[in-house]
Amino acid sequence: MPSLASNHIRRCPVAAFQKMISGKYKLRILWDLQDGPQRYGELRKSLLRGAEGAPAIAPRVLSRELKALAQSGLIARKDYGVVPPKVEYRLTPMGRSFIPVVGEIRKWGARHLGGERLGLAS
Amino acid sequence: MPSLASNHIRRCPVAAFQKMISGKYKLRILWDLQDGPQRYGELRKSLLRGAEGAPAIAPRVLSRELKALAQSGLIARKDYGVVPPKVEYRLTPMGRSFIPVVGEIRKWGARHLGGERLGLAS
DNA sequence: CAGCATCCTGCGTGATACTG
DNA sequence: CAGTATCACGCAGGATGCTG
Repeated sequence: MPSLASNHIRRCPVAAFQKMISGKYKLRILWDLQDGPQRYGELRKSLLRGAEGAPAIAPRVLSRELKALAQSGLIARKDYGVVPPKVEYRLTPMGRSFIPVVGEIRKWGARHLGGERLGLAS
Repeated sequence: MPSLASNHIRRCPVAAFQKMISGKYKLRILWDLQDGPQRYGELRKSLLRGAEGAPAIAPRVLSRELKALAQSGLIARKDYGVVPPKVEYRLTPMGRSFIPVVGEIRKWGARHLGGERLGLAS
């Protein structure tokens, strides 16, 4: 059961939603994970697609986004405990149930915000 | 045609979406407007529902949210030019097309975030 | 009534360097 | 490889008072 703080926020779905997906990368991370688990470094690279010149995401930032998503119960972290380190992130059932919502968002955005090509960029 | 800055963001629907609905109240405002136009003061009061003890939204903040939504093309401002002032905010067609998406968000949130009672609180 | 002007605070984001 | 530590900064959000 995800901990979403303050009692009154649990009464307000959209507020809770906004808190949960606040941050520039959370939605993109979820979307990228729908095709299967990915490692930290893979996600890091994925998040550059769609913005060529953009500088890489700061490790600190990605780290926090992932932790937040995990604590929300949307993704799970699996540490293989080997060296060199190998860690995978995957969608939880709850996270997977959220994908269609992101899909709706993307479809709407593509239709009304000029983002053609639903294929690749997140 | 809404202006959503920087070319690369127009390529990324979810990024554009997040930018568009960033801010604590934008989604709630849109949701509240689906039943018809509302005046500034009415919105102000609406935004308190679901959080009793909460202090009122700062006028400065509400003002900015409304301006941003208007510039995104989701809502329209109608000034009646009378005194005392009367201003109404209503959904544009684009804004109305967005309501179902918010609906999906609320449904998901209600199901997975413990926010029962889809009736009133936004 | 519908805001604007001003000040203040915390946090989200980024850049860089370092580690087990 | 998968992060943590540290520093820096802009901006969202709140509080208060004033105005046409």
